[in-house]
Amino acid sequence: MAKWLAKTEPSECSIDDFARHPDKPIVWEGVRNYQARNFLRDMKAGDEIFIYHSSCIHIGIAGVVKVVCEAYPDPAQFDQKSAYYDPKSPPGNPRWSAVDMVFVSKFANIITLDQLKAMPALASLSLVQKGSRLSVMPVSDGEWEAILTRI
DNA sequence: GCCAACGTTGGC
DNA sequence: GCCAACGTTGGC
Repeated sequence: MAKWLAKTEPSECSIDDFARHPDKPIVWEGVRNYQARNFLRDMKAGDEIFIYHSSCIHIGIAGVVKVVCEAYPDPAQFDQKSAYYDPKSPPGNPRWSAVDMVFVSKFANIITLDQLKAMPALASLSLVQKGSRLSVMPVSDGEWEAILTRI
């Protein structure tokens, strides 16, 4: 199973939103970057994802969720009332994708960005690189283990 | 709120 | 295809 990391602003969707209804999938919508979208399309049911809280008080990885279905057209791109509406997305060939995710676990303490930056094993992870804005990214098995064990 | 870094757009 | 202008991201 592949591993991933996805960023979210907790005011929009946090690990607590997943934990509140552990059996109810949340639609991961609104990705509007092609590289991130392509990673969404590579996801398979059962893949695990670190949930990273950005633009907030406690920045860092807050827990783990997992993918429950393959990518499908993001409904928000055709919803004129959505902030994620994209009038230029062709209905016959939807530009943007979404996947459904469910709760796996919440960390007792957030693994902070400072901690992540201090881990040698994560040096090549896009998340810790200066100026990186990629919101969905692959995580290698080695990186995953390093994060779980805080090495 | 600031601003550096980035991705996208659109004129040429 | 170039690249300036623009809007957005996201840490601080």
